[in-house]
This record gives sequence, structure tokens and C-alpha cells, in this order.
Amino acid sequence: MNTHTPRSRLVRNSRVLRRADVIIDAAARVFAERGYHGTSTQAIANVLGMRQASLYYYFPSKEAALELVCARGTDGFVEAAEAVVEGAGAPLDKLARLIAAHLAPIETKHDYVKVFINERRYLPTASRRRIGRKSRRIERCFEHVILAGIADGSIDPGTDARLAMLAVLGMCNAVINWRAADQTRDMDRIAAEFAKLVASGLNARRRPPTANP
Amino acid sequence: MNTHTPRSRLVRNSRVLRRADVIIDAAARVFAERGYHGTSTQAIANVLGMRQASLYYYFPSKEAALELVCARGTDGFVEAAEAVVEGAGAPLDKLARLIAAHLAPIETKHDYVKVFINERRYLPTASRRRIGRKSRRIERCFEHVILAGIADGSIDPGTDARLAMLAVLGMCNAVINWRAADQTRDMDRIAAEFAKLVASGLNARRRPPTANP
DNA sequence: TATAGATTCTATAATTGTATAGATCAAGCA
DNA sequence: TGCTTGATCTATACAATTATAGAATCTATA
Repeated sequence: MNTHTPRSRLVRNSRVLRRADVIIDAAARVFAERGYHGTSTQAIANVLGMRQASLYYYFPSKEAALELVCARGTDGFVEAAEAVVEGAGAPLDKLARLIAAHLAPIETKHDYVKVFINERRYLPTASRRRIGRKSRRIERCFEHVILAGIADGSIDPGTDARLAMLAVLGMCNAVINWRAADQTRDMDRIAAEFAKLVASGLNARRRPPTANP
Repeated sequence: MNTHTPRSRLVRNSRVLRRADVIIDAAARVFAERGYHGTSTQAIANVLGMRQASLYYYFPSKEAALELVCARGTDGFVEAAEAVVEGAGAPLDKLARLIAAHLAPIETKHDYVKVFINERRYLPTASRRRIGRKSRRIERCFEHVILAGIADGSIDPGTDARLAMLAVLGMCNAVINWRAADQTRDMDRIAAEFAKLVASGLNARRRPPTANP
């Protein structure tokens, strides 16, 4: 039984993985569109042109599928955010890069991210906690950079860092819900505008985010 | 049959209304917590201590209940926003008042607003459209005020008004989803911080939102 | 108190949805 | 060619869910 050549096993595994990806991708698509509870396993199977029961070869329960989708919805997020924080640059620059890094996956992994944002609350407690920890790490990245800006004098010392962080994440996460209906701007443009708004506000005498006192 | 005294009819109607309010309130509560599709009519009945089938005396379908809850979730929103727009004041002041007016119902009608924001997409097309029109009126209020600010020179002429509007509404609407877990600030405080952020950004040399060039 | 109308109940039909068991099929290898 | 394994299928059990019908109960008042 353990006489398989390494190569054949690799080929087989990668094909399995590829197929599993297709399945989970379909689940993500339908979850994103109809919501977790609004999605029947039948609906996912229809998208794939396969039988409802066959899905259970790839996941043990609908809930497990949601967990998988949510997990992928966070993949890379934390890493990207922490890389920005640990990298070089002024806090307001880092904040701009955090926003861009946070918005990018909305384009590339739209369905996964949408499901993560809108449906993770339906996960069973255990996995919700696990995934919640990731969210908090992202939040901490934003808050940390804002606090660094306060410390180095580039950000108003009266700022409520946590509230500002929640505001920024709120505007970023909201994009996923209006993006489908309004594709007139590309994501870089949105990120840039958001960064400018957060750094300088709307007022007429906006200064570039890199300006330091 | 039309010999009822006006008074008795009023009393009866008001009781009916009061009871109907209790029913819809429970529906809003459960919809808010578990989502529309995650809510069974049984769950609503449990909250009320009554039988599942009895709910159908008050609404003809679960969908109709959602529509009712969503409708109440928008009640007053548009009126308040349009009042601010039509009132006096500098655009950035109006924007601050729009934010405060938009956040207030999150406190007072929490469940209704949460359902409106998170569940309206599950409404049947007809009522979703009807309610969507209300959303657009609110959006227009924000956008209008921003455009007014650009016109009078108090807001950066390079601003993408629609994008800024979406950002502001995004951060405001997001409040409903973190509010329950973080009650450390009162809503006025949140509104004030948001207004300051939107007007002047985070940068250290923040100027008061009323400052005009 | 008897009645009318409002409200809630019981019972149930009809459908949908999740999940399991075991058969079948296809591809690659002995 | 026939075996093995992975993938999908058929069939179905079982529970939950929405909604309807009609009986029972309650409340106010004639």
C-alpha cells in the first residue's frame, strides 16, 4: 500500500485538491449570494451540476463548508496586515498601505471575503472564536499603527484609536456590499481615496498623508 | 356593525396595534440575532410564549414580517436626513448632523435597523426596490451635502463625492455590528468622533469642521 | 348574560433540507 | 483483463419549516 511513487501521489493529491477547490468555490459563491442559511446544499450542487449528496464526499456538513469558506476568506489578510505593520514607513503611510492590503482581497477573493464578513456569525462557537482571533489581529494592526501615529506626533493625540480603527474597517468592509452594484472605480483608486479621507478628511486644505509636523 | 362608538374602536385598535407591535418587535429581535433565513417562525413564537401558527394572525407570511421590520428600520431615517439637508448650516456642519441623525436610530431601534441593514437583501424584488429607494434618498442626502461643500469651497474639490458618501455610510452602518460587543462609548461620542474624522482626518493638525478658508 | 368579534389554540398537510448507506462508475495499475 | 481506489450516484430516513383550517377561548358590551 505504501509502494506508490511520490509522483503519482502528488498528481493525485493535486487533482483532488483542485476538485475540492471547485466545490468550495461554488459553496462560497452561493453562500455569498444567498447567505448561509438561505443556501441549501441542493443549490450548491445545482451550480456544480452534481447531486446534492455527492457534496458530502468533500465536506462532512454544511457548517464545515462554511467554516472552510470563512477560513479562506481570512487567508492572507493577517499576514499582509502584519507585514505592513512590521515594515518601514510613517504611520499614516502604513495606514494607507493597510487599507490597500485590506481592500485587495475584496477583488481577488470576493465571495470568500463576503462570506467571511457577512456569515461568520453563524459559525458554531468554537470555529467562530478561532476565526474571531484572526479578526482581532487585523484590528490590532490598524489600531497599532494609529497609536504609533499618535506617539510620533503625526496623528492628533485626541484621537480615539480604537474608534478610528473601527471606522476605517467599517468603511473598508462595506465596500464588499456595494462593489457589485458599482464597478466604476478600481480598487486602487478606492484605497487611495479612503486613505486620503482617513488621513486628511474632506476639508478643503487637505494635506498629503505623508506630511509630518 | 358600524354602531361602535369612536372611543371603543380607538381603544380596540390601539390594543391591536400594541399587540401587533409586540409581535413585530419579537420578530425583529430574532431576525437581528439569527438572520432572516436562520429564524424559524417557531423561534419567534417561543420568544413570545405563543404558538407558531398564531403568528399568522398578525402577518400573512414570514416574508411579510421581514418587510414590516425592514420598513420600520428605515422609518424616520429619510425624514431626519432630509431635514438636515434642508436646514441651515455649513456643509461640514450638516454632514456632522447627518452622521448623528443616522447613528441615533442604531441606539433606539437597534433590532429594526440591524435587520434593515443586514437582511433587506432577502426581500422579494418588489419590496426590496421600494425600500431600496429609501436607501438611495439617504445616500443622496450625504452626497448632496458633500457636493455643496465642494461648491462653497469648504470641501476639497478633488473629492469623489459618491465614494466619500459610501465611506461615511459604511463606517456608520458598521457600528450596528460592533456596537453590541463594545458599549464603552455613547452614540453622541461616536457621532462626534466620526464627524471629526470625516471632516479633518486623523492628521495632527486637525482643524475644527466649521473652519472655512 | 348572551353575543359578536378578536385572538389563540390544535392538528396537520405539504414541502424542503440535511445527512447516511450502499451501489455504481471510471481511471490507472498489477 | 481484472482489481483498487476515488468519485459520484440512487434511494431514503428523519427532522424542521411554512402555512392553512377550523375549533376553542377570551373580552367587551348590548
